[in-house]
Amino acid sequence: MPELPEVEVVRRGLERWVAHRTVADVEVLHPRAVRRHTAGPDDFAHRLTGHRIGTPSRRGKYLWLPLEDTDQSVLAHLGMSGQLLVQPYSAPDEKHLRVRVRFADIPPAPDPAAEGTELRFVDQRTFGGLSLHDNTPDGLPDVIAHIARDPLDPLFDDDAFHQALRRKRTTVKRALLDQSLISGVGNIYADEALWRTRLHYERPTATLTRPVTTALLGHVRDVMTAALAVGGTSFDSLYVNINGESGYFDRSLDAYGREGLPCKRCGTPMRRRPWMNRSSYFCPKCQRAPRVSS
DNA sequence: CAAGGCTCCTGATAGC
DNA sequence: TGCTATCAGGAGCCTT
Repeated sequence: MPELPEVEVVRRGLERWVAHRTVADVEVLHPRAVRRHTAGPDDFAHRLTGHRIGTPSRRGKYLWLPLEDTDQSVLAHLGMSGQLLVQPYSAPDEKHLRVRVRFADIPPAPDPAAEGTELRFVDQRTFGGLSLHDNTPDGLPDVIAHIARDPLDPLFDDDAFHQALRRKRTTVKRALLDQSLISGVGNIYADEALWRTRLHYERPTATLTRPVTTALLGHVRDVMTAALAVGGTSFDSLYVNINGESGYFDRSLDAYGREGLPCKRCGTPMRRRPWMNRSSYFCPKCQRAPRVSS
């Protein structure tokens, strides 16, 4: 599942292979892939055509491609299974190809290797999508203005995050997944960071001390940075992203998906609990359940 | 208004 | 063999 590190890998790939190219043609093969573009698939395709792509940006799990000489950006979210691929024109269509973007490269292209390739949005489960939006004065697509900065953003405010946690009447994993508090964290990295911090997922955020919040943020950053370093190994390929899952990092996971396997710290069998229509993985010894409040 | 739950979607896999 | 149930889960939207 693409979370912040995977999306950043995609962003870097787009920066290399797609930035500064001019859109010649857009083909929407599945209308659901552009459902957040309320004016519809034809409008989406028409508005992109003829514009040059600027430097791709990212916040949390969202990434966007600015259209030069406009105040608009193409916003992308990969959802569960979305991929942005740079493929040769001649490559056969993927089974779940949803949107194709062709470019008008005039030889010699800035990067000769970029000639003859197109951008493809492929998405099996269609939770992701593309859409076009006006930018805010900050250069952010307006529909994601409510998304918090992510933990790898230098302007992320650790103290404000801690104060927000103290005010909330919720639990720590819910807070980690709340994109209006901290963006880019999904189910996998939430479980990993909680395991590293020895925090149970149902710990009330109002009970967290400043040192614990600091430790938690440190582990979130560490695990994401490590995953990003490993995901980066795929840059040599034409594929902008890796495989739509957690890349090569899955072999480094300490908590997620390890039900019944020994905790890497204490050896106690890891547990899985149904939680919010998904799962939480944790060590019952290292991550003690909070006392039930009255 | 805050918090929590429902729903969208498809394919792999388990169980009978 | 073939059917059904379950699981994967981000985030907009709805209910409480």
